[in-house]
Amino acid sequence: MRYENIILEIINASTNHMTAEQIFFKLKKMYPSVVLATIYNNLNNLYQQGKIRKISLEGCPDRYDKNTRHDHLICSSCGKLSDVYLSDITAELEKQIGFKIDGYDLKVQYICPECRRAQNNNLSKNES
Amino acid sequence: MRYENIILEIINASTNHMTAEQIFFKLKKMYPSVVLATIYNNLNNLYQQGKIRKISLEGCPDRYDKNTRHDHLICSSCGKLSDVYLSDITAELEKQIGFKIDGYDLKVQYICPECRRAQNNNLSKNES
DNA sequence: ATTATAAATAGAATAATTCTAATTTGAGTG
DNA sequence: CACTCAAATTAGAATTATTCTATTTATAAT
Repeated sequence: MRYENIILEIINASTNHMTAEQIFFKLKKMYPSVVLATIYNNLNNLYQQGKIRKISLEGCPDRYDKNTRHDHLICSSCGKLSDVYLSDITAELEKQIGFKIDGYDLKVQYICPECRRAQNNNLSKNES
Repeated sequence: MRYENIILEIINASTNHMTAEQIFFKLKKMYPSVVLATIYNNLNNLYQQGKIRKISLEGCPDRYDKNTRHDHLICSSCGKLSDVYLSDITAELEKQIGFKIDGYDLKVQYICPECRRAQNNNLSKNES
């Protein structure tokens, strides 16, 4: 896989969570002949090798993410996705489930500061 | 929404996690004129009202689930999804994040007993 | 240099979901 | 009861993400 390492680097370097298409546009700048299907092939390989994570969210294309231990915050209002580093609960989960587990995926829903501010502004407007 | 309550009952009554299409076939038996788009309309409404949960998994259609506090186990080998009732970590998450959260979604990857057994059988075959 | 293998390309195909327009339903009103 | 209006349903087209297939290209091995 000629592009595998470059794609992996793009994902690891990025702080946001890119779709296949975003990665495609980035790669296309360096290798104009590259095609979206190739990105999907490479992403699937990387994912199966456990080198990247795949985040599936409702109503939008899958996003690809570096495979370091971290969790995700999702704003219930604007949908923005961001990383958060919470303590590892693997041991606790294994204790409760009674089985060895391979990993877990934790998405926390909240209202991000910007949306919270916007909501408060609207509230005060309505109240006045 | 004429079908909303029936769809909600179907989801709440079901122990597995149904796709829109599965719900559609079930409803079609009672109301033969019903159409898949109607199911999607109703499911989106129910979801926005917070009456049901939506589970998005890579490579398969979204699944709809009752909205009671519970978590999910996914077999990394066969993909089977099942419910698991783990202790609520909301308070702990809020403490770590430092914000009020609206909820969370925890998916635990493991190898289900059947797949584990199958793997062990293959292993012993290869070893013999 | 030749062959074999694997990966990339192009573009069609598929599958899930949403959208649009037309129709039906049901509630409320005169 | 007939009429009107709004909302929900239907039908089917459209969209979008992703996969698949066949062909071409690149890479590695002989």
